[in-house]
Amino acid sequence: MSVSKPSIHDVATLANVSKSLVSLALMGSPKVGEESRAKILVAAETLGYRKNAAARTLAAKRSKTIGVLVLDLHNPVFAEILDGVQIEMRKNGFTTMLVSGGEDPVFEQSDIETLLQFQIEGLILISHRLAPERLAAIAAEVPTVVVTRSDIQLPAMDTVSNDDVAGTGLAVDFLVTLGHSKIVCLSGGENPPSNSRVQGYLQAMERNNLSESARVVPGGLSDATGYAAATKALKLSPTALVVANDFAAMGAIAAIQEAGLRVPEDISVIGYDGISIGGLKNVNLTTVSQPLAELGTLAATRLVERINNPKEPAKQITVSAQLLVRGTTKEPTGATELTN
Amino acid sequence: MSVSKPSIHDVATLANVSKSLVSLALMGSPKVGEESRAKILVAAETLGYRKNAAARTLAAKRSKTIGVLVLDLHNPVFAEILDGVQIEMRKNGFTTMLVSGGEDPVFEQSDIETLLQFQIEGLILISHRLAPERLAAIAAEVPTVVVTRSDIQLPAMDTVSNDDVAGTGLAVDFLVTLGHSKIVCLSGGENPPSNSRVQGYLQAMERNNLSESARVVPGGLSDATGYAAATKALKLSPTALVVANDFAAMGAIAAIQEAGLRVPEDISVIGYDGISIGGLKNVNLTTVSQPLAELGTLAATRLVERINNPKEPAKQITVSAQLLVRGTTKEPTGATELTN
DNA sequence: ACCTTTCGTTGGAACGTTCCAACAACTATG
DNA sequence: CATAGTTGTTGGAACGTTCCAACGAAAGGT
Repeated sequence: MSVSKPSIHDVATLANVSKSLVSLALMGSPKVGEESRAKILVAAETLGYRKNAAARTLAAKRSKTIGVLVLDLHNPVFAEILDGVQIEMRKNGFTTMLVSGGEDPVFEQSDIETLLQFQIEGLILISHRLAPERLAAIAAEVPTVVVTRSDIQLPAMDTVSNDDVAGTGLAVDFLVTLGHSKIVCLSGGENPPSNSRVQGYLQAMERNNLSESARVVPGGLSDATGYAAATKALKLSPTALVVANDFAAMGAIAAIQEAGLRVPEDISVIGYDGISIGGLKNVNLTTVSQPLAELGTLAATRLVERINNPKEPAKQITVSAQLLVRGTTKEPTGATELTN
Repeated sequence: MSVSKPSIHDVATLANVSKSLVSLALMGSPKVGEESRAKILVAAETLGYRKNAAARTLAAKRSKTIGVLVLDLHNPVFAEILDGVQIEMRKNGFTTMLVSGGEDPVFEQSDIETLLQFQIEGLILISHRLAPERLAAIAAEVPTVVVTRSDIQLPAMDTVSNDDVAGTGLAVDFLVTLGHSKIVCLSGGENPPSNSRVQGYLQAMERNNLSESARVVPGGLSDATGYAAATKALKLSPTALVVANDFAAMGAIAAIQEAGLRVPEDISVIGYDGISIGGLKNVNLTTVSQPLAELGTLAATRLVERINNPKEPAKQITVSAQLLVRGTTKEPTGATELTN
């Protein structure tokens, strides 16, 4: 009776069988006899035995673990994607190891390094901060799925994202239907999803014959940058704002209100992402909503497929976003609503 | 030249030294000669060698990894605590393994089990959902620090939390100073932190000789439950609401506005936690702010101490919260402000 | 009665590290 | 000049699993 944690060997001696049989039984092998299995289970229980994942990984040469790197845990978008990932991975018997890099982009690299040291079998990147060449290097080492960016296509890497171009188009089309024409876009800065959203805005404006009145004001993805961008945008006297994401949209609304104007009576605002905060009663933001949990589920399913079948070619999966009309949009004052 | 991942042995042969020396060098031992060290580093680099954490854990009998269980990744409170934890753990050379249990409380148990299988050396619980007897069982297996609950004291478990009683007192005292007396409390439901906050409210009301007008309306910790509770509370015609947390406070504000009243002109509202969303320009919530990152840092430091010195007795650490006066509080209309 | 299969079980060899006792080759000490 | 340290290095034994080839016993086929 050792003082340290019980090993498979201790269970074996207590159950009067070999350690191999204990291993087999605990893995749920059908080749184990009924009585032996029962004895082993009892012995394991009484000893409080727990598998050593490190030893397991080493011996089996696979960890049954995948890694997830998220850009920023503070942004609820990522938490919701993560939900989908976790659920799907649990179903498939994988453990999910989560790291967040956070503030400093330097950590992001060392975090991935850590994950690889833990012998992860696959990696999900929910971050658009990594350079394509770094991505290529990572994908060469381990099956990788990237979520929320569709700008890159690498042979060994899957991507799962929503169609930002089409999504932003939805927002613009809706505003046009309401009768808006002075629609200004607040960009989200220089990153792949934001660029696509600006593209979507421009294309939609053109499609609606509003190219000449299209205006893009550079902004960011935070409350503060949305506020700043909106302040500038107000000089263009728009009747509607299409904003890069929900946080920035909330900042924009604050700027509008501080300027003595009302949302949506004077200016309509549409965000992007569909974070749950936007649904809070006193926010009530109209937005283009991504199926976040679904993005996570898809990424996870895809990764499991790739792990089980490494030679499978990479796929680019796109899901469509959906316009969620809430309280920050309205036909422009004085305008006659257009019939469809 | 094996096709699979290079091992320490491959590095050794390339550098013409023994595997033991490679191990020593890679661990940064000072006993390694300069030239050998250089050779080894070069060899490791050219092979793209990476340590196998599983083997390391097994051989060294310690994983240099700690586990963190968080109640709900969607609540930014937890993300901010986590920041503190991560930073501190990185400093101390520990890897942080994060699991989130999420929706289903059943998973919480299995997640802890998983963490233990990975041979974590310590555990931080940012969750108030576990029963005291479960906590005791866990603390018996691994050094454990619990964050955000101060209701339990177990010999083998540290706790780090803010003083909910004093914090809520701050809110009440401030409202009294402004001239309020019809102050209603919206509780956060049946959980340790919420109970303490209600206690704090009641004590503060008594301290200010307002016991007879103290009223607690049962609520919850979400936007929706705050909305519902506020709707009921309005029948008591309060001039101020002290709410269990920021989300519920935001729900309460929505309810007040829908009833045709203004915040703060007609009713003041104070939340609790100090989540960053409360600082968004168009929310601007007065709140009792916990030093969240600090809670995380303290928990991490404490855990490292316990790991390095297992016989150290458990401590209960309390940090004080701070009133963050923003835009949802004001003296009641018509009232003369009291002088201090 | 003999060979073949199936079933349940076994010991031992991995897996890639760290740790330890041992050991050469020097350097310093008396 | 012998002895004692010091410095750098080494092989081998752990660590707790999984995997594999092998095996005895019971069952089935002829």
